[in-house]
Amino acid sequence: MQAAAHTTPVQFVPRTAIAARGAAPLATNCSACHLKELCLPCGLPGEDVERLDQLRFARRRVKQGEALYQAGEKFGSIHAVRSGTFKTVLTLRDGRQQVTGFHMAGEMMGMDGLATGRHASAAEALEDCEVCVVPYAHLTQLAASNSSLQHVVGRLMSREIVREHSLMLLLGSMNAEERLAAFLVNISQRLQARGYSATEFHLRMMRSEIGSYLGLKLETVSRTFSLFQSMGLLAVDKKHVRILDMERLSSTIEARVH
Amino acid sequence: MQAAAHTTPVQFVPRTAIAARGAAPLATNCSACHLKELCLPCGLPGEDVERLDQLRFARRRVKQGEALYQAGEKFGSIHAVRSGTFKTVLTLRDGRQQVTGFHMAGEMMGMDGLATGRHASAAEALEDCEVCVVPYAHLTQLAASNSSLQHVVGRLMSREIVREHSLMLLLGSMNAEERLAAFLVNISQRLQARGYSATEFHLRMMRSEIGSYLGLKLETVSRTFSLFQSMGLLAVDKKHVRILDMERLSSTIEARVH
DNA sequence: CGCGAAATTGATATCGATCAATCCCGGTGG
DNA sequence: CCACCGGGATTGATCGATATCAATTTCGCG
Repeated sequence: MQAAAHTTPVQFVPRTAIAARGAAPLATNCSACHLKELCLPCGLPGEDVERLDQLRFARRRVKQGEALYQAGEKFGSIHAVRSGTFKTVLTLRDGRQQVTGFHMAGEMMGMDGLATGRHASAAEALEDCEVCVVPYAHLTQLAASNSSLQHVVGRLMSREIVREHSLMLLLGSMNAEERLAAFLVNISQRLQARGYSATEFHLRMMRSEIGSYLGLKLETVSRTFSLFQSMGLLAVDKKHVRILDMERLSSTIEARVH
Repeated sequence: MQAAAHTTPVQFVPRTAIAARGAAPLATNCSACHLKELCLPCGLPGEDVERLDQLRFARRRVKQGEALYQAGEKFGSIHAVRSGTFKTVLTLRDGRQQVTGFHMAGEMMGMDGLATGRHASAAEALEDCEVCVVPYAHLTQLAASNSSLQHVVGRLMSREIVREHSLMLLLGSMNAEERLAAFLVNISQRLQARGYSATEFHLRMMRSEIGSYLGLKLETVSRTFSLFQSMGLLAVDKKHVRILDMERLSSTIEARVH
């Protein structure tokens, strides 16, 4: 409503306004958000969270299968997941794809675009989602006058680097069982941090997407699920997973001394 | 000289001063540095580079085989390579290692430490090296009053994310030939950007380190070198490499449609 | 000169990829 | 309401790339 979209042609409207095309022209502030412990303001003292409210983030809905942003698209904002799950995907010119991450509520996406001014990867919704649109320029502007916010932004990017580190370790030196175990333990922990069950959940992604993420083929992912089930670690029914023996599942990751 | 080390006990002295323990108490500024086009000030207009000179970076020498920082060590500074080559290494509790990067003159290391306040990886010198020590707190302090420097820091971290992206793609979806070709082309380009020959160079790392980086065993790396040689792409003699057919070498990376 | 570390090369084993068949389930239209 | 359809998942059989094990060579260095 209070957003721009009056007369300006769409292609010149900043991302915040583009978001406003959707059903949610509502702006959001951090201090009232139920995700504030996980999301952007994580670690920020109360008064600084309130300063963050100066940026009233536009929300944007993204339906299942739709892209939040495409690879090559101009970078202007980072995005915080409010609800739903995204995958981020890198594509090689020959069409090969690599899923570089799955992102759930409270997690930030799109920091890769800052390097070149264009997004290196695409973000696609695995279910109907909603995000906060955080214009990067506004964020840095506010950060300039607030050192703790500045640190939060830095930490945010650093966390992404560390996350990718551990994925590299996984891809470079783990076998199929360790990879899937690491994946499941990671999902479990993140769901738990969001107040969901750590042992029983619904996977939002297909076998082929898990495979791409883990550097395995979908058949191998499926077989490894079956193996874990036969070992009594999991009860699996398609996308529904119940962890029966978290202890042993976790230990898989470091057991094999190879 | 103008640095702190008067009376304060070593453990309370910031990293800059610790560096000064070495043989090079010399401080350095960016505007006079021959690496300014590649390094931290890259993309910064001249007057801002001069502002960067307010931070007079301590230098630190690191001998071959020594660690610049260890995994788990407190994070305080990022490091810019002045000369020599480093590798960064992640270690799993069971001892398995993954080389996450090789770093040459003008490249920054250590941004992974910001996330938790401790370095996630270790940095080890592959030859005798020298670095600039950039205290992170000083950097952000200066960045607060200078938006273009703020952007440079952000871009720096983002570039690291993108770099890791492409390594993930390599580890997740390329075969041995493609991996080694990608590695060689990348090294070649970075050497060229530093004014060295793009087609003939001396690798600073061992086969096992290349293997760890590429997610291959050292024997596979060696065999693939031999294969490339027999294909007429390379002339290899241990660590000395001459690229004979850059065209075909580059095309290996995307040829295989698999 | 001899030692040890790195690299190369060969033989074989193994894990995950590939190809293929089948199953399962939700949605759709007759 | 049921049959059909299609996408996703599972499972089996086989193949192939890379790991593993082992022997040898090369080189730098004391």
